[in-house]
Amino acid sequence: HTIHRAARLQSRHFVGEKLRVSSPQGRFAVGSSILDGHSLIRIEPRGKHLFYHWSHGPLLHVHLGLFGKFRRFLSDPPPPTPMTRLAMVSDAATLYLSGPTACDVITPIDRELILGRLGPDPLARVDTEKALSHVASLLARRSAPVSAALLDQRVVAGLGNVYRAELLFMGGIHPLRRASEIEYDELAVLWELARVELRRGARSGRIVTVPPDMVGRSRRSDQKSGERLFVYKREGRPCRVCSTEIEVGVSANRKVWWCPRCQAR
DNA sequence: GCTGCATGATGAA
DNA sequence: TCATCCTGCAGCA
Repeated sequence: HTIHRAARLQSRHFVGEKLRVSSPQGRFAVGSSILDGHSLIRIEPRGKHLFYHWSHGPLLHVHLGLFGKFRRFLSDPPPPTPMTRLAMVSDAATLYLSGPTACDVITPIDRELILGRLGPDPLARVDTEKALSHVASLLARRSAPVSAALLDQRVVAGLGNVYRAELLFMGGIHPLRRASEIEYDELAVLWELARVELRRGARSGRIVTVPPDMVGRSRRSDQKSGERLFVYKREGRPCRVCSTEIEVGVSANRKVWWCPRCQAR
């Protein structure tokens, strides 16, 4: 959701413009010099990846990873912090990027290779049947938990640790069930939930999964995170649906949360 | 000021 | 499965 939102908001101010590109931090000095002074044609989001297409051919590839952050300024930008990897400036707007896992100038072939490693993106215009059959065929061969499969970008592109926990809750699926045990119908529900919830996140800029009429019922300590979620980071607290204590475990090296009653094994 | 933690991915073991 | 890379901030003293 972060990436699709970024693409939409940045396109507004930077596409079609000749941009000044630099690297205050210095770690992207060579790459930025290749892009500096050229026109941005299009910003393409795919899963957690962003591809910036330029008039002279090369592409800028950005992946935020765990720490990456964009900062946009429409007027009076502050000077970039020393950690600013990339600065992109048009007459009307300034964009700073810090902490990305990837910020590289790549070729169209490199882009193809990256796209080839990604499963269907629920926020992209993809054929539902095709997407589901791709996911289903990968899941069918896995004995690992379904929650691990959902984080694998080759299976589905764009889901992270918050969404995997929330979508599995909404789908009534226990995260530690084997991927191969997931029925096609359950998968179809998960896919639709992913489309709806990611779109909601991309619109609002934050992850909110509980329905609007349930927001406000939660405790103050839930609001601190700024997110309204069913299970993520709520271990030991009552399920918002059935009041059973939320449990926590580990899958694919990441914490995962579930309601033992709403998500029967 | 220090520590630990986080909405991620990779490559070695 | 684990270490590693990338940063910022909350919670401490």
